[in-house]
Amino acid sequence: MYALIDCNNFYVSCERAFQPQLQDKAGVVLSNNDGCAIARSQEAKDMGIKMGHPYFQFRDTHRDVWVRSSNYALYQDMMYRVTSIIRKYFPDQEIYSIDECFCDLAGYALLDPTTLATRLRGELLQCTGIPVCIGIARTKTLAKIANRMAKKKSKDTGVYTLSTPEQEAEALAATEIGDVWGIGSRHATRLVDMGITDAYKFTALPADWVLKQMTIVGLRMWRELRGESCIPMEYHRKAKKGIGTSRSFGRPETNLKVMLEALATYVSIAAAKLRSQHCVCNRIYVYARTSDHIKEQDRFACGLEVKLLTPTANDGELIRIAQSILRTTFKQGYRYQKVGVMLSDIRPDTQVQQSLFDTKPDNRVRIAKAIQAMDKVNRREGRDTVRMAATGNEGQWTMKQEHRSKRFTTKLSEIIVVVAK
DNA sequence: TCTGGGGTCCTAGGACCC
DNA sequence: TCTGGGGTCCTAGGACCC
Repeated sequence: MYALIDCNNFYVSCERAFQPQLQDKAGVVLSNNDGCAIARSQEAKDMGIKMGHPYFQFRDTHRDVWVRSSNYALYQDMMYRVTSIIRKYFPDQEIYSIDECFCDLAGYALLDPTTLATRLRGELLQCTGIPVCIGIARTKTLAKIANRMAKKKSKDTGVYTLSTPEQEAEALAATEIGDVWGIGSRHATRLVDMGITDAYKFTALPADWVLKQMTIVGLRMWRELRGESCIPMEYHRKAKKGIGTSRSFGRPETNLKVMLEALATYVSIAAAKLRSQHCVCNRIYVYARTSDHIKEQDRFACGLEVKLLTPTANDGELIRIAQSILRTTFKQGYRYQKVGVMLSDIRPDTQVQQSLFDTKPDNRVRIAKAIQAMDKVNRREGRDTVRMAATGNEGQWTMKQEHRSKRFTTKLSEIIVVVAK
C-alpha cells in the first residue's frame, strides 16, 4: 500500500501558521509580481476565486480577501519540517513536490496504516500548524484518488483508505476523468467527448486503445487505476536535466541594458544551481518575450540556443554568451514582459571534454577557483554577498512583491548576515 | 496598467552511420 | 518489374505535473 500526504492549501496554510489573524478568513497567495492567485484558502475557493485568477480582476470586487506575495523561503522551510515529522511515522518517503509526499507502507499491515496516519495528521497540525489530507491505497495513482476522497468525504479525520475492490470501484466512479493524476486537459476533453466521464469508465477501456492513443504513459496510469502498481517510489532526488530561470519584469521593459542585467542575474542563479548539483551544461538557451495578453501586432518573442565549445558552469562565461544572444536577437520597440535562460545537456563536472579549439584552458581553471570562492562566501554570508558586476546594481527591473509576509522561519540567519557584513 | 515559474517524459521524423 | 537491413542520435512538438 502507498500513502499520499498532501498539505491543504499549502502556501495559505504556511502564512496562517505565523499569522493567526488570517485563520478562517478568505485569503490567497499570489504568484511572482503579485500577478495571480496560486494558492487559495477554502473560503476563497468558495467565493469563486480560481487558480491562476489575475489579481487585478478580483482586487476591487473582493476587498475582504487577504493577500500575500509568495514567500518561497518560508514554504520550503515549512515543508522541511513537515517531511521530517512524516519520516518518523513512515520512513520510506518520496518527496514528490513542495506540498506532497508518497510513502511506501509495505510492512505496515499489522500496524494498521489508517490509525497511524490519523495520529500523524494530528501531530503535524499540532507541531507545524499545517493541515494535511492522507490517502491510502494499493498504487500511487489510487492513493492520489484516495487523497481527493479524504478532502471531499472525510473532512474531519482527513484520512481515507481504499482497502477493498468495492471501495476502489466506488472511488473511481466518483472521480471525474479530468481529476485523475496524469490526465491533463487535452485528454480529458477527448475522453469526455467519447462518454468516458469518470475514472471507472476509463479503466474499462481496452488496453491497446489506451496504449495507441495515450502512449505508454497512459497505459501505465490505466494499469495503476486497476490496482497494478507500476510507478515506483523515487527516494532520491535526481539531478536535473535542465535548469531554467526566468522572471517577469515588475512592469513592461523596453530598455536593452536593463534586460541584459536581469538576464545576467538569472544566469547566475541557474549556474549556481548547476554547480550545486556538481554539473556543467553543454547548451544554453536565452529568450525574451512580450506579454501574451496584448494586441497581436504588439507581441514578439525571440530566443536562441547555443551549443558550447566546452561545457561549463561558470557564471562569467555563461553570462557573456547569454548576453550576446540577447543582444543579437533583441528587437527594439517592444514592451518585453520577461527574459529567461535555460541551461541544458547537463552532465557531471567530472566528465568535461575539453575543446580542441580552447585557447585558454589555464584561464578556465583559474576562473573556476574564483567561482568556488564566490560560492563559499555566498553560502556562509548569504545569497548575493558577492555577485557578478554584469547583474547591475540598480535593480529597477525587480519583481513587484507588495504583500510579502515576514521571514518568520529564516529571519535569524538574515540578522546574522547583517552582523557579519 | 495589471495575467508565475520550474520541471518531466514520450513520440515521430530526419540525418547519419555501417 | 525488380533497388537492404539495422542501427544511433538529435530535435521539435505534445502532453503532463506542481
